[in-house]
Amino acid sequence: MSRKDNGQSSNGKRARADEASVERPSVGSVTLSDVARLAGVGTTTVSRALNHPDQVAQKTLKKVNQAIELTGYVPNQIAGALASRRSHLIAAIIPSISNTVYAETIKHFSKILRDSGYQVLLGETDYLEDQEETLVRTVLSRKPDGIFFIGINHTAICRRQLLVANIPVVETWDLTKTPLDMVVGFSHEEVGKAIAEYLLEKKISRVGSIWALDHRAQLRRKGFLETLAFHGINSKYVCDVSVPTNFGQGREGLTRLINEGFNGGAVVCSSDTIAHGVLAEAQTRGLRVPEEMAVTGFGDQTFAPFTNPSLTTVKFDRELIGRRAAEVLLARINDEKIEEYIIDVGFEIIERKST
Amino acid sequence: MSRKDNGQSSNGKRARADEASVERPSVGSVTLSDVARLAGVGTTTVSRALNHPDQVAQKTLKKVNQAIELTGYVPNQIAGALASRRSHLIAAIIPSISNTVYAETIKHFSKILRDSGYQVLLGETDYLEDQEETLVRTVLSRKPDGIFFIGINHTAICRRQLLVANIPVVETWDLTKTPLDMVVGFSHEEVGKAIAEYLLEKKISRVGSIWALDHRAQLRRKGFLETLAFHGINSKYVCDVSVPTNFGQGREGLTRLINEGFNGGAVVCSSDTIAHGVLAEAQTRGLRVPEEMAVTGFGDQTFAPFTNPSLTTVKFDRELIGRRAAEVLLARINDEKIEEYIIDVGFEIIERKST
DNA sequence: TCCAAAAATGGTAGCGCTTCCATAAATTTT
DNA sequence: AAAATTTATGGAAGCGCTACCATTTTTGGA
Repeated sequence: MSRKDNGQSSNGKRARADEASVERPSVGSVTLSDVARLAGVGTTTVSRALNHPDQVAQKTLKKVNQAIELTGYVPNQIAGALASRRSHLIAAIIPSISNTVYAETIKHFSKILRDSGYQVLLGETDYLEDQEETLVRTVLSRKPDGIFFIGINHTAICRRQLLVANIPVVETWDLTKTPLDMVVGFSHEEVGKAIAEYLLEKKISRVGSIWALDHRAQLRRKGFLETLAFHGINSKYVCDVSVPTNFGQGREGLTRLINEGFNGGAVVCSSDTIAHGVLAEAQTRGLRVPEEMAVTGFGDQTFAPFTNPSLTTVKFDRELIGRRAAEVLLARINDEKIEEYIIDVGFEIIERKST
Repeated sequence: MSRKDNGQSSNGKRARADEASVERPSVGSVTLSDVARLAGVGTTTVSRALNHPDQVAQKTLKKVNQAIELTGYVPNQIAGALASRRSHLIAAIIPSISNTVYAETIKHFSKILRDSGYQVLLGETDYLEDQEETLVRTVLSRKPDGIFFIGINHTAICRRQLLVANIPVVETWDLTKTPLDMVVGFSHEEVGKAIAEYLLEKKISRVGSIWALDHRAQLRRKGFLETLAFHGINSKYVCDVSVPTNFGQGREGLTRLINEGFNGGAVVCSSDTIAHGVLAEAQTRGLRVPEEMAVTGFGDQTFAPFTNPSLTTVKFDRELIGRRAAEVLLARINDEKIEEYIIDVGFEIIERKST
């Protein structure tokens, strides 16, 4: 049961290893030089057979592979990373893993990297800025070859740590003129603006809105309210809710708006989850959607087409963000030319029955 | 822009480093011995100051910490791991990151481990067994100090790899008499049985069911159908759907059952997501729930109380599974005594309006 | 005050791999 | 057939840290 049972046993280098054939590999940790001895080649050759097989003669390659097979050798990437100064690890800093929308981006981000021999080390900030600082420090001590962020807001210390680390960085889900390195996302202010314009087109001017206390949601809020104001509408029914957002906050949010005097028109929500709750609360209160009250969400989550009525929302390609982020990161790691350091993936309003 | 700009610059060991004070640390990679020289102590002492501060004199500790501060030293965990044979890395193998239910377990699992200085390396199998094999091999080459699985089904090769690796393993979300090492979960057959008994108690005997093609769902299916059979009910309306499950499959599933002649009673679903779809499809078809058709789900996801009507489902504590798994893993890593190698966290049926 | 025990510190040898360089083998060229 | 290339290989020096052990310093009792 002790984890040290046989940790050392393999290093009693066998006396006459050149008599390969029948030896039982000592369990625990076969090393590269065990394989080399068995194959009757140098360690360098085994290393090459593993990492640059094209530089090794066919015959030798076969011998080495046999030895690997026979011993059940598993390379020690830690040693490899130390020697080569390449960890083949990418750090991803995200607000929360249990929020599907982030998970979808990460899923595709990881997939592409995995196919290129990289693994992703996940760190959650739980939406806290100072948590991010600690996290980044921890993660940097693993010497990742690159780092991925959801969001573009980092403390000064955090930015400095990243600068010193001198590794490729990709920020996502938002846009900025001054990325740490590269950024893949879309403009949240534009989203807010687009929603406002969409409602204006529909001649809806009594508007309430519910926003998560989250950088990006607040940017959308800003774009939204400013656009309304620009068109002479001063929406006073605005309500903020904490992150992570949930269904209940939608119900509560609508209740608060109504208590403040809001009485129909449109409710704009900073997430589909909130909108879902608003829809439910509306139904409970006998408010007909969209006739008496239109509702919009954000994110086009899988349930959005299936709410009752189906939800008008803002769609953006989470998979694409993940993919593009992985691609540019890989390009930078491999010292390839990058076309664009700022990549806008855009968004669109999906009109359904709730408006 | 090149990542090699200054990778090496720090190693020109400064000639007279004992004149500490004003030197600007060379950017790129300050090493432990840089810190040691600046602090005027040996490398061993710096290492100890970092890892066992209680074994270092207060005065020395202060000098070292100042030097660390001054240089902006970030320990290289890769080197540390190689030397100490402790990676402080835990691998977690899960079917899919974008499935919230798994994410919740991982979230709490990670949290506890992070608090103990471990980081979690995530691997997704996409529900494929052979994918798991590759993944496990890859992940083992990072020399994790422990490994976490969702599920208890592993190929023979996979089991052998784990055995050879000789590290603590915790399997979760299911139960078995013969865990690889430790297991934290509940019996899915019992869940199936419990649902069947619940329906029988309600005198419902016309039953259809929709099951995901997933080990655990199939176990529930087995328990469910066997229990019904035991009570003389032979349910022929059974339908399997692919993983990952989604809303649409619920709609489709109910449609299929109805096309096969199913005409009300109860529909048992292997996930809340499917049940949600069934609910929607029932509404579309004008089937009243629960009067004409009862519906049950599994998982008690956040939306379950808010469907229309609210969903009767099976609840189990995903957070608890994550927490307990982390605890037993840590205990094993630290060579502590483990009370139980098989931990049953149980489940319960949550009755709502859909039945 | 002196000596034994305890506490603090440092030198050094790896951890298992990759990389540099040199050498050896195979191939081509003249 | 010898010289000039090209292709394969291996030795050895680290990568940056920790752990072992030995040594030095401090503490406390007789």
